[in-house]
Amino acid sequence: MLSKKTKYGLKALTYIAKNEGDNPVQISEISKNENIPQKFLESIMLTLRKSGFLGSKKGKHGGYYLIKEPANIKMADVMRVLEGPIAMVPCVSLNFYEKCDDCPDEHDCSVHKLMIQVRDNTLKVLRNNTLEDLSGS
Amino acid sequence: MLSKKTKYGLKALTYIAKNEGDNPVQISEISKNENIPQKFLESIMLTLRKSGFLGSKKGKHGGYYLIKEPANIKMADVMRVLEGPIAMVPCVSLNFYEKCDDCPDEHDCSVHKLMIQVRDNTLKVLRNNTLEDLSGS
DNA sequence: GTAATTCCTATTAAATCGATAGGATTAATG
DNA sequence: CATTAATCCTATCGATTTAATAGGAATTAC
Repeated sequence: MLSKKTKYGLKALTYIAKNEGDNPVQISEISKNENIPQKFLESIMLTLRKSGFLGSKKGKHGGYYLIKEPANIKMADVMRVLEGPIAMVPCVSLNFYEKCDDCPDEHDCSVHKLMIQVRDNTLKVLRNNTLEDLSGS
Repeated sequence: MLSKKTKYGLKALTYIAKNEGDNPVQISEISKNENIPQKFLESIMLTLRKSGFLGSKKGKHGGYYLIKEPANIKMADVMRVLEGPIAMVPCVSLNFYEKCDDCPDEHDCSVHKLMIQVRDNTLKVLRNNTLEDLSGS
């Protein structure tokens, strides 16, 4: 299940991509228009800034802006930062690999084989889609 | 993230498919060979029986056996029983649909569009794979 | 009738999630 | 320079979910 954190984060990025002008976009504006609790959104924006997707300007007339072109922001990368691993089990994760406690040999594990296929297909979608695709009409 | 419940359930089904003979397969045997806590597995087997994947025999020399051919047990169906919705958000779920609180119109939601693609690709994999595929060499 | 097994319900401990609290810091503006 | 408006940061809280355990009832083979 997708966490609210990720969902809100994706919506916020989309909102900024659509509404970015000369001034940065403020949390309060996104919060109102997308029905996201403001304080919760605050922490999400912080994460997105610290991970290099957003820049920010403090103080009056401050807010957030995109650092990269929407076409260069892959959903796979955003998801990894907000949601964590894309794979459904750590033992098939490319970026967050971990051995399973219960498997003596993962190459002999039926779940492993299945989850690699799921991961590959999910990755294909998340790599093909950029913020431009999400924010485009 | 795949729950242990689902992971253990899939492993147990695979184990039964591989090792089924004249006698039903016992929880204790699966538990030992697959490193699954026995009492936890017990409740999972119960779920799988109640949802029509397994039959059981009580008492001495009792155990569990498959009700359908492995080739006719789709991973999508098992996953829905053990893990719940396959979709990452309820608003794109085929079997567990729910409207989002925060979306006035889901056809206008960027996350919705993306998650439909993820769902479709995941479903493709989970419908193509049967228990026979998992338990085959 | 005894041992071995599934069946069933309840409970618990830990982790995660969604959200909130409260102020510190920074910048624009008159 | 004071005020206002925004981000920044850390901590915390309550609810839910997850993984696992407990304890016994019911059933069957022998």
